[in-house]
Amino acid sequence: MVGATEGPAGFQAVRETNLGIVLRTIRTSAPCSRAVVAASTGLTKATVSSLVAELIDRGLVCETGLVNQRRVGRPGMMLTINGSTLVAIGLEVNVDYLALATMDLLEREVLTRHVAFDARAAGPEECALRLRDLLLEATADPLLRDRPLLGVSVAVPALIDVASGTVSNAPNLGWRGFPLKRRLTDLLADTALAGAPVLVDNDANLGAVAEYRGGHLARTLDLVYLTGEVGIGAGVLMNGEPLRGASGFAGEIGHIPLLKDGPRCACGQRGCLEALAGLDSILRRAVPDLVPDGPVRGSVVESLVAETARRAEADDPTALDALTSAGEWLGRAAATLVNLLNPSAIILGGYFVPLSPWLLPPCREAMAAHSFAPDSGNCRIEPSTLGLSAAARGGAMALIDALDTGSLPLPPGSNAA
Amino acid sequence: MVGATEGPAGFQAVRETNLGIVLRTIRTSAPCSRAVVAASTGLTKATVSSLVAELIDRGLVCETGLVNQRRVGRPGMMLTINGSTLVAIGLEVNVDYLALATMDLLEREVLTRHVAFDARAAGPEECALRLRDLLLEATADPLLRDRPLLGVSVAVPALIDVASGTVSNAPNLGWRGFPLKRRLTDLLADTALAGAPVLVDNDANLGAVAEYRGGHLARTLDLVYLTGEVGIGAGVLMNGEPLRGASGFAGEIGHIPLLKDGPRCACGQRGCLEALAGLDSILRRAVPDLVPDGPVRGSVVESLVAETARRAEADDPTALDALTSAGEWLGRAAATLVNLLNPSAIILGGYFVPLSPWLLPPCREAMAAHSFAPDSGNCRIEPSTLGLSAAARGGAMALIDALDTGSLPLPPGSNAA
DNA sequence: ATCAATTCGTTCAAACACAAAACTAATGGA
DNA sequence: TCCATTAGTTTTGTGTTTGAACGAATTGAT
Repeated sequence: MVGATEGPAGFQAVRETNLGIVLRTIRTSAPCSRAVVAASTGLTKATVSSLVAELIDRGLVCETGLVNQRRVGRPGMMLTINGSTLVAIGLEVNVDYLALATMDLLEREVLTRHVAFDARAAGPEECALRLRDLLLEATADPLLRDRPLLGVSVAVPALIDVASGTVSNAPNLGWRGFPLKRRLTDLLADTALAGAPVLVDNDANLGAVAEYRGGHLARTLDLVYLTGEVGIGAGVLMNGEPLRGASGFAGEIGHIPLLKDGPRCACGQRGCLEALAGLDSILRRAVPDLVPDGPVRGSVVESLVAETARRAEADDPTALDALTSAGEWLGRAAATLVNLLNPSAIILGGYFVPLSPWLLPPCREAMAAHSFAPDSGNCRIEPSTLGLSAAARGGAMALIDALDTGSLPLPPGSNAA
Repeated sequence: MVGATEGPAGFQAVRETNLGIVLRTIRTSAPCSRAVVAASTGLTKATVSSLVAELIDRGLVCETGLVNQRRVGRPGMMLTINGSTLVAIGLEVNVDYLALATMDLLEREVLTRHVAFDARAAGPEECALRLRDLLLEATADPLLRDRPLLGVSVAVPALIDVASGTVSNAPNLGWRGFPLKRRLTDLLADTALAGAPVLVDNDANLGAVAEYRGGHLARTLDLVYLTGEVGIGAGVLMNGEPLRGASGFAGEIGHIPLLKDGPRCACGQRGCLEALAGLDSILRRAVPDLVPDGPVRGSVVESLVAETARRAEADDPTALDALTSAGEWLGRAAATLVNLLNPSAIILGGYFVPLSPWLLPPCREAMAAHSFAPDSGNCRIEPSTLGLSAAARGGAMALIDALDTGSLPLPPGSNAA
């Protein structure tokens, strides 16, 4: 069974919904008074007062001392999201590193960590232990000490069963069927973090969330985030919601067939996008003299990408050819996305970002040429501006977002102590 | 503005939600007592009694005289969806016909009409008038006389702005920017149908709804319906909701690029799915001696499709080759769907159905070969069993479905007269 | 036949949340 | 000073779910 039936609506459902609505309104309208919230939500002033009081009590909202300057009348007490108490932590597991990002409710980064870690060699159990240590170390930091925790999210480049928090299959990590959420919850049970909600999700999905909330195309409801890591994955947000598919396999854009009888892909097929525009394919063609025989992995990748960019900058024809070709295939894949999903933005992440000056022009051209809708349905395609560990930050943001919808296991009832 | 913000929750919101939940429970649990509804929804017996009373009052539910046969205890009064009052009407505009389907709340067909009509030659205004006549004629029929109307839906092979009910662009009809919903509402204003809710949507989307509710794969939450009409369109249901994209262009699968430098498509590009597996392409290759020079249209299509099937049946190599090739390209497109969306079923509709015995085997093979997920993520691909005017019926079903979610402008408060 | 047990559905008071309106508070301007 | 205006709280009312108690209808045992 997939779709958990929404339970019946009762009192608390109404209350929670409205708490979420007020919270979202306060967030988007920056500093604003109760009266403004009432006017823009349609709720009465009385109800808003009650809801705001509860939000303040929970540490989500606070009154600034400031007042507004209307023409006449009593000035309103301005409200803001309380950025100084609750925090959300996003973790990210990738092939060669672990990352941690902590954000307050204003989505300011409070603390970040980035440590080298060979997740493939270590295996999932060792990785879970390491994640726990990262968490304990971070929460012991003076910046986080005694601040209540909204939750912990973990981004993994894998197929995830989100409901149970299980890593079904992570080809690049060599993991299969590991119950990460349960394991992490157990490991935290004896610590100060006991009881914190844990959310496990796909890295591309969380990257898309990060773009949705923090990128320069923020608040675009229908967007696709393409990860340019060892593989190419797509995180799809439709109407602000992640698209998962029947069994969580959605977004495997790396293996859509683009060229009949094309080059062989690691997946065994021919002519996949990944075989035509994946990192491995680009590097092999762009800097053939430097690429070893086996699969390209680890920190070597970073330097090879840098070298590719350097040569392209110097107008090296081999490098330029490779990038132009990859960009064109990427554009054909983007056109497929446009035709099928009609997103308003496609964002290139990961290693595509440093290469985007050369990838994007042919990519845009191919996308426009193969889109059915005029002007590609107004879809923009641009490099991400978020940098590395976007997925970790996206995870933290997803936790904060969940407050708006009131769908999160209530935030800790942390009354002012 | 796209996403209308959900309003704040109030009393009526709760009430409507719960009415919808009870209605859905009664529908799915066939004849069942109030006690069973209470147990399976989590609502109190008292609440269920109140909700059921309202549903009965509105003519949506009725008590059968029958009672259940438990071991001991007072027998329960069985409830059923009331199939004898409310009806929903689905209209369908296609290139060469208009269709009307009427269904009661049990989703039984009450009345259907299918009339030849050249929508391209007639133009949208003439078509709207014809639709009104169809409606008036149908509602005057003894079968529908005096039965309250849930609403009217119109399926159009076009890009639709669902919110306003406007036909943005219908290439095959030659329509652009026609406010069909408004026009139809105005035309009905002086009639007995005044005030009936009108819903306009894409034919592929409504075809998908029809499959979702009535096909042999019914209740599959994530499915794709492929229309094999003059063009190839995809209606995508993800988690039971239609996927529309940022501007309603989603599902234009007919023009995804599959073959670099392939045959030229009517859209101006090369190697689109439609150019490789569209009806025109199939017929030109399968029965080259019969196809005229210009575009193939109208009732000729039907006979050519029949002739193709006949020759394939007789092992004519030309016809078989054409179908095998088309099936293979269809399979590559299906694999793209599987990789990107991970649906649990893909359903072939329209003229693909009579040709499916020859299309499906190569199609299944290609789909399996190019899917990343093992076993294509358990995605089945099968011909539709619904026959023609599936979109009209899907529209009627969509109206009935909307009752469940409580999101429809309340059903007429038709108390028993 | 009678009575206990069981299950169904309704009734009634209570709790809860929002709605509407009156009221207090604070400020600007005449 | 007084009034108009806007902000926020208090009060009262309404609608809906909740929970317990009650009456109703049937089975099965005495």
